[in-house]
Amino acid sequence: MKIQELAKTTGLTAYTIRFYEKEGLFDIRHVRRDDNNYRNYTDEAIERLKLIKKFQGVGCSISELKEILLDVDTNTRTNEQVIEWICQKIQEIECKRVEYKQMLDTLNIMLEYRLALKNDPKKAQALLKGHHFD
Amino acid sequence: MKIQELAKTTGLTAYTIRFYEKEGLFDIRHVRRDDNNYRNYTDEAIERLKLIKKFQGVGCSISELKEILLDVDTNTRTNEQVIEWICQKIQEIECKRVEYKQMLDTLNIMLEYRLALKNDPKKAQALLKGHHFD
DNA sequence: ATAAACTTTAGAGTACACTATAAGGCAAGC
DNA sequence: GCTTGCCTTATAGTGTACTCTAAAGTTTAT
Repeated sequence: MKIQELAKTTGLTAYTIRFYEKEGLFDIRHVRRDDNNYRNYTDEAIERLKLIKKFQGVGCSISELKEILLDVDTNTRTNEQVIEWICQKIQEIECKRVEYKQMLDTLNIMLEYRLALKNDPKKAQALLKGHHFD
Repeated sequence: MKIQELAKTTGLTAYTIRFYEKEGLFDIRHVRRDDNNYRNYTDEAIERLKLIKKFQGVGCSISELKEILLDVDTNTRTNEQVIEWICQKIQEIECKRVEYKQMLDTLNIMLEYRLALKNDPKKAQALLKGHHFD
């Protein structure tokens, strides 16, 4: 698979894919070179990019991602170190989920107020007394 | 309250606070100037910075934040527009929470495997057959 | 009174994650 | 065979969010 095809199937740009390669996020299982020096991607490259997106979506930087992937690939770290990393990441993500939940509650209160302002001014007045929006 | 004091109580640097001011995230209720031209912050500035942090924590950019705050401050937008924005933000955050939940599940499976590798190699073997970690 | 520790400004620098350009080589269709 | 379009590299540029420096003024402690 050439770079444009991989770009299309993953929704990334060719620039980004080359950039990730430069950052060391691929290895021989994902890309090789044809005789003409064109990159030739395997199906594993698609999975790798999905994994990258997934980790990136929960706030992993490229350098962190590189470490994780290197780990999965080569077992650079001890089992203990990996357990440590996983536990820390679980903590982080649980915290983040609480933050998001709180924001959701805040937004729902804001929404209730705005809808009341539209449909039920008396209720809006009452809500204003109960909450601070700022 | 002078800038260093505000920095200390909010955990931000003075640089950052000045930067936020330059970006238009404060108004007369939060900062004024003393005779010597030093900034003098009110207690409302603390609340404003907490609010900024909260929104930033769920992925709001400074320019988006500026719009939101301008809204709360001056009612620039119609109620309809604000309702629209809130609903969209709620959607976004619910999606993000699902993503985080999925990552949490993945990490817990990884952890289970790593702990089994340490304490119960037979179980680890069995787990390997059931899941792909990559 | 003078040094240390604050404050101000404009502007430069950093880190991250792309995103684009230039200059050239390769490949497919007419 | 020539144009169009894809591929390659190195390198430069963009946007975001800070982070710091320099030069100058102000306040505080000794």
